[in-house]
Amino acid sequence: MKPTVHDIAAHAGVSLATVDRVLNGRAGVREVTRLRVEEAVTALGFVRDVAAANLAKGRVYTFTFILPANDNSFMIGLRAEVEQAARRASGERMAIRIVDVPAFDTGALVAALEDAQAGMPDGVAFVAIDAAEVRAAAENLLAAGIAVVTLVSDLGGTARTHYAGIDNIAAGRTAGMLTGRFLSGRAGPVLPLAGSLMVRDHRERLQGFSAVMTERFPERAILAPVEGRDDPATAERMVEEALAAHGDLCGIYSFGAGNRGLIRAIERLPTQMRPVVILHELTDVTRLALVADLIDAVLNQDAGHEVRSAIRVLKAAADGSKVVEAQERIRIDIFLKDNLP
Amino acid sequence: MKPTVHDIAAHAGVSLATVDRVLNGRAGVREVTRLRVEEAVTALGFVRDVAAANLAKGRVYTFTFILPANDNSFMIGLRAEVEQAARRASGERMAIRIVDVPAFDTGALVAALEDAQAGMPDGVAFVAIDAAEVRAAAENLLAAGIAVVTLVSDLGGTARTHYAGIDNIAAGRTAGMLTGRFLSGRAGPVLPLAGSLMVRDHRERLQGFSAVMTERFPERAILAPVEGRDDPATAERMVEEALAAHGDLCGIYSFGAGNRGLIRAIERLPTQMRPVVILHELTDVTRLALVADLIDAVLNQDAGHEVRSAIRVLKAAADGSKVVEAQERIRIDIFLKDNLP
DNA sequence: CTGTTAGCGCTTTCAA
DNA sequence: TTGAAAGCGCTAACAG
Repeated sequence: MKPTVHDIAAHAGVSLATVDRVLNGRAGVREVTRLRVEEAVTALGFVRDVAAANLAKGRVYTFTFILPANDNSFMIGLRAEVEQAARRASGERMAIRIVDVPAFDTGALVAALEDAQAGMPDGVAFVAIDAAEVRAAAENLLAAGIAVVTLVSDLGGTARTHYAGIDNIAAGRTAGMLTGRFLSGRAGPVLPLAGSLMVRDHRERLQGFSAVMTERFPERAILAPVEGRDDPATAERMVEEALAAHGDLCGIYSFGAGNRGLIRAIERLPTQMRPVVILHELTDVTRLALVADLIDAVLNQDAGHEVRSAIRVLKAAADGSKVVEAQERIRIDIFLKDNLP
Repeated sequence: MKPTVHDIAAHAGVSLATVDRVLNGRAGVREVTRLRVEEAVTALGFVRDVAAANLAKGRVYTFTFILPANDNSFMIGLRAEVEQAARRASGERMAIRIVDVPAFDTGALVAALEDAQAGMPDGVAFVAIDAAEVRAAAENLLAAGIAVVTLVSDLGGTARTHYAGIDNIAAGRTAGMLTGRFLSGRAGPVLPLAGSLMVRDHRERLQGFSAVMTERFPERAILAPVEGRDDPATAERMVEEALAAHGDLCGIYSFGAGNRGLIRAIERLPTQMRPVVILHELTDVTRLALVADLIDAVLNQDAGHEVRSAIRVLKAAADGSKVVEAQERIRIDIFLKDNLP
């Protein structure tokens, strides 16, 4: 039978309360007593029953998720994952509140963060905008003892407990490597298509992409990046213009949203003129395009994993426990048509 | 505040015991009473606190993991993950026993399964050998009400609750696609290097690889697969022989273990003669080779994820609850040197 | 500094 | 067929 606090108390010749104090590192225990208890713990191989502890604490973890009211597939999916997680979490003594804010609106985000802080939750997760005001608001949360997790998009500096998202520089590098290798033997320039170069993730992706192209494929021309504003129509126009200007355009790396437009433009091209296309986020549209050989690879971040990870990290932070590091690293999924989930 | 059994009891005008009987579908409750309770449950939106229930039941989930005493890096890592998970699990009312069996030994595996069954655990996870006797043993477990999860390597038929591992056909296809595309414009044959074609995973990987090569790159010659027996020295010799026989060998897909030997052989080749190499499992050796540009991509299955997933599935099966499907799909990770974790 | 005691939400005897 | 009461392993007042 597994030893319980009672066994420890008996073995150490102290009361339950004292055992509890030692176990939870609370003050008010003489050094000798503490040692006796700790000895008993190791002697009996005691492992605290977390479920029982939480039950006794009657503790309900409260977390606030702040999400941009963005209408692209990825954000819609992210929201759905948070909702689903919230439902399951309610059975595990966690209450998750979801707050919507207008997309790309620094002021609104800051207001939402302040608002969240007023409610004194155990933790806050949000899709960051990398601005000084946001950083300040995040630091306030931390100062108030509230765990802060950035989701999908990170904050510069260290004004957060954890970042649940992919390494965007690595993602850009990966895209560069795939583009370069898939194009071996084919001449022509490559177009980087951003959502907006104002957002940190997109800048980082471009940075990684450019770095690899320069290091590994120096002979390949990289066009100046254009911005599709995460909007299908704009993206489509940008691609059309690039194709018109460069008849030999042979590659596109799209690292923003609005890929429906890009795909429409590609679709109109005769097969043998189609560029190698690498883009981000697996959605209905990009999946179909991959299957139809309109695009060549999709780099993806798993929103479900990001949300679950954020919750685990917030919970661990709330009760000062540790997480399995490897489990919380968000992978850059590379999907070809052959390994689609 | 979340409603508890007390609230239900009060609302329905019955005692706790009766609520419990209804909640757990036990007999001995009049139909009218049952309905009153169920009504209260839905009216108050009651969700049973599983942790508290388990605490009261004093239930400890017992799971047995049967692992091959194999000395390759992957299996060593897998074992370490199980051990780590076992430690954490003991704090969550789960007791995980690890049993070692000689690798590739059907009889020993069957004996271990029977042995496990005798102990009547709640679930068993094991690295399957795809043989009729094993299938029969697994079916016995299921018949005894014990959940069965195959780990890393699956069993044909449906003699299991769940498979925690990658889709090996898809992995082979992915390797084929990468090989074909990375080689565009370069002539020469490609060598499939198996561990053993007796194991199902390896056969499936070869099958997927061959299929893609035939469909998409029909002009590319595929040599007859050779077996490295998961042994570095043998693999090295096989590669040497292939290189000697085919001076223009330009690609190798290695889908077994023992890659240290393969890498040694590659290392000796002048840079411009090196074939495109795709292999499985990220280990110290393969990681270094990737960084050093000796190989081109590593397909990987995350042992930690597989183990955690197996445990979640076993637990869910034990208490008849559902899992998050998407979370339990084991990904085929594609690692280039740019997205190494 | 240490111990006593009453729960947390649920299950489980044992009576009625 | 139903209910009262005692716990599961742990925590948290409140005394001492």
